[in-house]
Amino acid sequence: MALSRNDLIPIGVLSRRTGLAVSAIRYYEDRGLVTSIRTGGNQRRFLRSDIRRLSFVQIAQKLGLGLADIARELAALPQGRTPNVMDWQRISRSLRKEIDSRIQLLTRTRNKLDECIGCGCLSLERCALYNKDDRAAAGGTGPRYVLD
Amino acid sequence: MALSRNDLIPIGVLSRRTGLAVSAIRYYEDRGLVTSIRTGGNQRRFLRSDIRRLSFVQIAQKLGLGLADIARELAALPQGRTPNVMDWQRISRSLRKEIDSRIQLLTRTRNKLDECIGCGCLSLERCALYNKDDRAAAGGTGPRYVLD
DNA sequence: CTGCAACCTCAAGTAAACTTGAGGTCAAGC
DNA sequence: GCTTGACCTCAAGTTTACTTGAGGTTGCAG
Repeated sequence: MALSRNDLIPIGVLSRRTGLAVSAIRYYEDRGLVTSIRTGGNQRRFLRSDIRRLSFVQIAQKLGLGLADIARELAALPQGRTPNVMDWQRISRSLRKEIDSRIQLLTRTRNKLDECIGCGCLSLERCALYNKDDRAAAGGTGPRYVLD
Repeated sequence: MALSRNDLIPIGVLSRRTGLAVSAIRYYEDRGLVTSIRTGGNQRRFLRSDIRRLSFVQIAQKLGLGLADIARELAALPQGRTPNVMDWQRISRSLRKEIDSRIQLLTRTRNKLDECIGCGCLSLERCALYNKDDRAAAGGTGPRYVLD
């Protein structure tokens, strides 16, 4: 069955449904994150499913991904056609992996920080004194211990 | 006891110890994140404890805080004087709260996402159909459910 | 006391992610 | 059939967080 007229929405509607500014959506189109077709009068018409697509963009952004990374993720979705359930499941799982690894990183950071709260040392400089003969002195004493 | 000469380090040393570029440190000073005193020849001299201070900056940045937020956090530390253990404990705990809340947010996002992977729906549009008569339809269908 | 790495300032450039403004067109309801 | 809100393009501006470059000074090792 062909697309029904209802599946095509103007940019203002997409904006309201996603909470994104119209200018942001146009910018995303420039960056290749969404595609639109044009009416006779040169106005953009988006697929209803682009609401979901832009929702994904927003979530991924909250995770700290740049627009280029997000575009790469979105490449797994069909271009200009409504993605099906399987498409979304695949990409959602990939996002979940991102989230999981971020939680792990934060948890590690928190543990490190906990260890150091006890001695009031953030850079582990002091701790390095206790763990004598460590690699810390050799490598410097930045936050590289706490950070990844 | 007064400061010994050894407690004052030039910017290059601070750079090596923190992994930050010299230019970045100067920029941070402009933004009020660190303070320095000057030699007769107008060169910056930092406290050794500024290594720790800048380590904190880097960790907080990884958490997504902007420099302005970080400056606010750092306001709890004494200006231009070596902070003591208690100072660092207080501020580390505040950072820990940040981390905890970020982990919670991510966990919530993950759970929401899991719920939706099942139906391939990211914006919860489809789920909204199942939960008939919901507030979802009223509020629109952006990712606001998943995002904070 | 000299050489040169390390330091200084200040202006301008960069990248990401948008927004704003000017100047103009489209389309849907009355 | 006209008005008006929604839409269009393109250039320039904004913010954050720095880096780069030019042109000059300092300070320590030998």
